[in-house]
Amino acid sequence: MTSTSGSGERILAILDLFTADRREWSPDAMMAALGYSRPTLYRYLKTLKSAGYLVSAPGDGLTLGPRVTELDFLMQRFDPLITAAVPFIKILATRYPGVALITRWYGSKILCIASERSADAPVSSYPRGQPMPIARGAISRVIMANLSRRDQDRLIDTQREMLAGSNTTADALRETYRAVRRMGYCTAWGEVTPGVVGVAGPILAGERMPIGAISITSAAAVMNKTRLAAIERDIRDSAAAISGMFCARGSPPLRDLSPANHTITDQDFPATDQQPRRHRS
Amino acid sequence: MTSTSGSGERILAILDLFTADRREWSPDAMMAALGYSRPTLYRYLKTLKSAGYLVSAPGDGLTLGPRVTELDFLMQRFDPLITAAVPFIKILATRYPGVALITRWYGSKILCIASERSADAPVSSYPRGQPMPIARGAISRVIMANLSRRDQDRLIDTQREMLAGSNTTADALRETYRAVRRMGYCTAWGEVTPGVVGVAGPILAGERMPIGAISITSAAAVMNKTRLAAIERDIRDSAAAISGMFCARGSPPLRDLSPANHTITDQDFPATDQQPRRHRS
DNA sequence: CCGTGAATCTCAATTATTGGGATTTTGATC
DNA sequence: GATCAAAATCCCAATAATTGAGATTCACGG
Repeated sequence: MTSTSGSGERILAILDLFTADRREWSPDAMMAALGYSRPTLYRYLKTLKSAGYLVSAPGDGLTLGPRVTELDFLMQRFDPLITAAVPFIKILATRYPGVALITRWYGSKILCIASERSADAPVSSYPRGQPMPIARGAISRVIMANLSRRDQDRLIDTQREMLAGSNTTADALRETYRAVRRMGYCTAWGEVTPGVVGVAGPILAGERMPIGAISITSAAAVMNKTRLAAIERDIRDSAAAISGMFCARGSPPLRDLSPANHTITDQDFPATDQQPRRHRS
Repeated sequence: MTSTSGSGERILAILDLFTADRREWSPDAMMAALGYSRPTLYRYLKTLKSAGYLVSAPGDGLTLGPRVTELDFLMQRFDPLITAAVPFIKILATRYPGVALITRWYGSKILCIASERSADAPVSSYPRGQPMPIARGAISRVIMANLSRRDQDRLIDTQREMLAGSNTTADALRETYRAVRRMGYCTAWGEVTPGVVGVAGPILAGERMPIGAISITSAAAVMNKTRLAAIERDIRDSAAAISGMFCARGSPPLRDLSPANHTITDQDFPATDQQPRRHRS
């Protein structure tokens, strides 16, 4: 809470101005929005522009620049979560109709970082980079359910209004989360998009350390009890398997969800090219 | 050249550490590489991590974080160059075998920001975000050719070793560039990848202000004189049309490449949702 | 339970950042 | 080409914010 590196944060704050609603800013608007003096702002802008994070748009005004893309490219190719989990969503997408996602939890947002859709899935816009609500849906709930008590409470508090549904008490929510945590997956009907059912499983880097989720969303119309049960099993097993790759190699196997009767077969567990981390530098 | 905002640059320098060769850094390695003191580095890291630009990887070590993806998503959806140019590469990809690219020029790099490949094109890796050499190939040359004299000289000087081919003189290069500029496109055989022919056209925001290029690369095997001529015409016309959308509405029509006999038909010129810029704030 | 290394905190010194105002540069208009 | 307004940069003294050495706490594994 203390100890800031103000100048750096002030520079990054400039990038935060750019949102889906406002993707072009003039220096003057920035000054007004951020309260920086003119020379200071221009100094910052010079830094960001010469690094490629911003480019000046035709008229006057600035837009996010190509460096952003370059960094994302690096991340996309090497993010261990992506390399670990993509094979699983590929399998899921071939087995079930719908869209399989990998999401990351970050700050208090959930962000889609990769997706696969089955052949018969409706064409959805390329969702990588799309932020999702922390307050609703199966993904949200498996993340919340696996947070440390402290973080959970903090988020419950922050998001109370929006948490599904707003008429439940904090205690009732906590009870739900406990159940979700025990199950190892969560199913939600039409919470984010009506007529769509989502199943999600948590990806954990350790007990109570969720880093993301694996999930699949299908049209409720094509869902039936048997299929749903199969999906839930696969999601839970996939989530457990992926989590296994992220746990420090000493720690206990999380919860013993690693199933005897898993439907994701052994050969589906990809041999990641991810080197096991040693501990000293 | 003067006037820096040191602290900000020092933070951004951390992100520059991450490259294709080294996508994970430990704090100690960073200290060694950048020469920051421990508390300072940790302060910076805290800033970057809490903003989501970095995340801590399983062992110890840090990786690029999801904020990068989020920003790229914004950019991808709203980059005026992408929205303006994607329809054109779609057309190109249906008309000719190969891969059509939109690239942006940035600092002294060229970066691919969008691509379309024709049905029969070899499966290439998703190239968005991929940096390309400034020194070789058709894209490089159309950019270089349209730079201001000053920038051109600077780059010729910087990159002299690698500029195709290293045995040509600066004057010969300049002569080539002059020709390329007059033509409005450039064709290169196998300079980047052997057996592949590339045709590129410049995207200009004004006379001598290249911001990127549109290009198509095909296997030399499937190329013949007639087809190449058609591609060159289409590339040149597309480039001119896209450039038209980026020129301040007062300025002269660049060079009159806007052709009478263009093969990209009128209806191919998309009605961009890009608002014409007015001039006062 | 203790020990090792990682991360954070304290706080005084000083350095680097800031911003008002002047100045230059850009680029549009006549 | 000359003129003018707006945008961007420069100058420099004041000062507020950043820095880093060392102490301290935290996280974790044996």
